[in-house]
Amino acid sequence: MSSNENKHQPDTAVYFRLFNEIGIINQLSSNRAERALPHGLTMSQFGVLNHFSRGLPPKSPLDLANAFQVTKGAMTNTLKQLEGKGFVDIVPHETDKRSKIVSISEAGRAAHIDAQMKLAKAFEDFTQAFKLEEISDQLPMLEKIRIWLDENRKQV
Amino acid sequence: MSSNENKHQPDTAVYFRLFNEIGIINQLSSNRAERALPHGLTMSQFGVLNHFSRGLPPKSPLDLANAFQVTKGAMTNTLKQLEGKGFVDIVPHETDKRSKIVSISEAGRAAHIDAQMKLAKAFEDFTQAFKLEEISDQLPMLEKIRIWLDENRKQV
DNA sequence: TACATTTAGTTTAACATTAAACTATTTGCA
DNA sequence: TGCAAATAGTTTAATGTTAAACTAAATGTA
Repeated sequence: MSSNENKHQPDTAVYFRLFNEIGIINQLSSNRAERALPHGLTMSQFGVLNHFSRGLPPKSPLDLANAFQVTKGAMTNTLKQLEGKGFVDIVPHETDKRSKIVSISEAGRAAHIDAQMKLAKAFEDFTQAFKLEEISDQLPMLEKIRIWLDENRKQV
Repeated sequence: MSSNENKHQPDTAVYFRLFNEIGIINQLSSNRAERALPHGLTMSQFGVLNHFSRGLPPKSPLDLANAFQVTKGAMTNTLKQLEGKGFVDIVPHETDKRSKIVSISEAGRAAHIDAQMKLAKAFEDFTQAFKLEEISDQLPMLEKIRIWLDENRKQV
């Protein structure tokens, strides 16, 4: 009797395996990336630099927290590190005195380029092992899953 | 000029996007799962119970640490919690006095069944939103990536 | 307008994880 | 056999994260 014989409730094993594989890939890839990052950057910090380097406009800390799916407290910490390194500028919002505006600095742009180069080198063997197409083939479905999980979050 | 025009070095953006999507999916799915787990179980603890519930034989803490890609210290902590809850039995290795053998207890099996039920309920909407096939289609490639990253880890 | 509610950001305590130092054994080899 | 090196597990300090409490400012509504 297969574990999927009773169709009344779906076989959860396949779904669990998805999240399990993703969890391990995340752990292994993050670990590899963090070792390669320069200037003591964490993945979170690199993420913020990366965000702005794509030409996206300045944003508030709360916007960034939402964009990266972390709590406001975590973003406060990440931005404090980046500001300490001189990689972002944080100025008060013009009209809303509760709020702030974060943008990337020139030093931040330089650090991002450096980091991107080091990451590319750290994953050179990966890019040789996996063709661009087999990776890009995965993206639409992963994006669909990510968007669904984001839009269907419970509370917070 | 597309960012991929210079073929001398591969366009890293696609690879970065893969890891980025995976990172966010991991964060969102872990968060959702941990809220649902009973008995104050963390995902790590559930992982260990899940491992043994699949009928896998007793293993040493180090084997488990390797299986889950965490440090020995992290596994010491996870096992201490599980032992405190009475969900695993930890006995000294018969011949090697440095080592221990971990197995799941009856209470652990019951807790695992309970946890699995609660998880299934917490992801019921997900399983309705995504057909079994579109998820299982993703698994071979993810598994291939996971195995590659595992086998090509740098040091540790 | 007054005041309760909401919102932006910070701070705090708790906790899981890592890297590294440490203890206790076992292994290997001269 | 004896001793250096390797191995299993624990402990420690540091760090990044969350949830929740908190401060300050903005919003909305009676």
